[in-house]
Amino acid sequence: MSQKLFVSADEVAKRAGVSRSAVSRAFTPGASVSASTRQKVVQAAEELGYHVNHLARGLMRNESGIVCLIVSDVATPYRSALLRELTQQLQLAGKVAMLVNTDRSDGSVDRALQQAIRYRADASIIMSGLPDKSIAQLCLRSGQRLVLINRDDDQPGPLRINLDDTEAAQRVVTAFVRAGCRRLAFANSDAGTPSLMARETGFVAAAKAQGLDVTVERYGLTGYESGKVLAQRLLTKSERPDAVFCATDLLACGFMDAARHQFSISVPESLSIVGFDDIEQASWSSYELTTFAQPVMAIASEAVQWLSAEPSGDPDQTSKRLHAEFVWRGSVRAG
Amino acid sequence: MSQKLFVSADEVAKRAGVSRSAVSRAFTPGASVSASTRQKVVQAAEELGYHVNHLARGLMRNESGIVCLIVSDVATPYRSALLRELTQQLQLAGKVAMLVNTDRSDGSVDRALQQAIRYRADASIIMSGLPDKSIAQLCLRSGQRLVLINRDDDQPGPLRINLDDTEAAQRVVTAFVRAGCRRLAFANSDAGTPSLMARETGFVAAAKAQGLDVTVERYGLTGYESGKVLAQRLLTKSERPDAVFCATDLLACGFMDAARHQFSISVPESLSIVGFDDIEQASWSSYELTTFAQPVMAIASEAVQWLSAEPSGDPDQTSKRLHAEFVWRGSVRAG
DNA sequence: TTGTAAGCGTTATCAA
DNA sequence: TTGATAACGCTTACAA
Repeated sequence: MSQKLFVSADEVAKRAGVSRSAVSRAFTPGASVSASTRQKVVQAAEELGYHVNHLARGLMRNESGIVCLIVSDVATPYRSALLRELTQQLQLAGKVAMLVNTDRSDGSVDRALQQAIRYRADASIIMSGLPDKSIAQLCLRSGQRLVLINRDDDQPGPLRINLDDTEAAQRVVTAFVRAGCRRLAFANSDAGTPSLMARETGFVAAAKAQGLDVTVERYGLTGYESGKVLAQRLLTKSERPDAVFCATDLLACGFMDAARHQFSISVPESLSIVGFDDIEQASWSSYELTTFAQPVMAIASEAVQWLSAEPSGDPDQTSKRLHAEFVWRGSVRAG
Repeated sequence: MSQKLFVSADEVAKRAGVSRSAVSRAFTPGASVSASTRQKVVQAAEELGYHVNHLARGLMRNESGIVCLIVSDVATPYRSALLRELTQQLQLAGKVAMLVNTDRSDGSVDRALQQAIRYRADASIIMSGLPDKSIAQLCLRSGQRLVLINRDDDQPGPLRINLDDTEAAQRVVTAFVRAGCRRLAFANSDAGTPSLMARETGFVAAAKAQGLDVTVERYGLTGYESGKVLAQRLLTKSERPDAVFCATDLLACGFMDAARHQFSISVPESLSIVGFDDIEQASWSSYELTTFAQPVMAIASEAVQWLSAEPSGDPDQTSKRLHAEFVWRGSVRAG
């Protein structure tokens, strides 16, 4: 069935009465073509419905213009918000996003990278999922650039974008203490990713500095349901906490709902809650969750800028630490 | 800086002591290669770190393996859930997803299609955004297949996947009437997309058949904030509705929150609410929203199956009508 | 089953 | 500024 489907530069050249290299140049920004030649070519292309074949162009240039986005749990509010930003900015930079879903585990990140390599993606951005250590090497070896968002890999080469999780955790302790809370808790998933752990240890340490103990509980993934389970566990303890920092907003929403509807605890009067991410739902009237905003735009632009820039061997530039703004809403008791 | 980065089939051939076509065949499913040859090739490839160049393969085969996903508002719960499913099933079918974000309007869908064509995508799936009429033609002309999800385009050629919106709307009327509600309202966005309008007109018609009038209000996009505005408008009317069908869950959540927190109306006791989509938040304890489930898995598999099948000129098969299951939760008063 | 050789649609190089 | 020509890395007749 594969008949003659696409128009090639040859045909455009013929119609415009120029050589095929002229056609190529007409579509290459900054090439030396006379205005009249370009004019003729563009018109002929228009009439014929010609579109530069990026497969062939990528083959020649050794640069496909493709950036591979590797992600698990895309449907999660924070992930999808980041994805939105990333695709948008990538497009603005003239690149195109190839999305690889790694929900089905089984070395899926590796397979994803393989895919990226097969299509000669210029770069990969890992938004989630735990990459194998050998991956950075694989990318390096194939000349691919790599961006790691919120996951720590100490290998040199990739750009690592992280947040100031520890400082954020400190601010939460301060806020809780000001609100007069004394029985602190931390609700975490047991995924154990670096940023999640940084929030936890930062919180525990800052509390300790204030002479306060923290009850830590970990369970499941970072979703709403886990938040409910964590509430179940923490709110049935003999010394019930009066303030809880949840590692993500999703956990916080689940926690808050369980506290209110299952335990009839009023938030924030008897229980202060802080989350992390500032997903859209955090601002909904049912939650009014105090949280930290993931700087998705800044994350995306750091990534895209780095990818668009000429590779420089400067190792200082391969790590960015961005600030997560504290967003005050109503889920922390007024001091 | 573009040095020799990738290993080519030539080098693998040399190392394995075979011809380069043998290498090609070793990586082509179903090609005729002896086990021993394949063995040698695979081993050499492994050692050298060879990966088939899909750019070149696509060029030859006239089939890139790329499917273009065209979407606006990716960060929205329903969209991102559909995206998750689509990417997953596409991957399972051996295809790869190219994501094009059309949030910035200005003929962005057209530009997106252009992009798809440049990369010689085998197909495009339009998840949202209003395509220009000429687009189907453009796709057809370039041999690309097209899937339209929840948007009606009466041109032949593309696969159109829709839901039984009208039937769903009828069920809502039945449910409301059974619950003893008499003052019906419909809260819609003013986007005016076909599926949204089908729900509205279906609801109004079914109500009329029961001898009931419907107050219809339209505003903004299909988001949470619009739901609040719609509540403001509908709940301040002299004859306050006692049942409202919202065109999407996001609208419903906003509506419910406004009803409860701004108007102190208890749901479902004094106001029954039904949404559409069954986004994750619909099941959260704060909402317990009765709604219709978008059959995202079925949608995705219909799309992927159709794309994987041989093109058949059968026009009957180019339209699929899927069922949206009614999900009973607590936002409709018990009869 | 295997190798040879001809293409696929570009861009880069080099004269003109 | 232009046009011929040689790559790019692959697949696929065709012949052996």
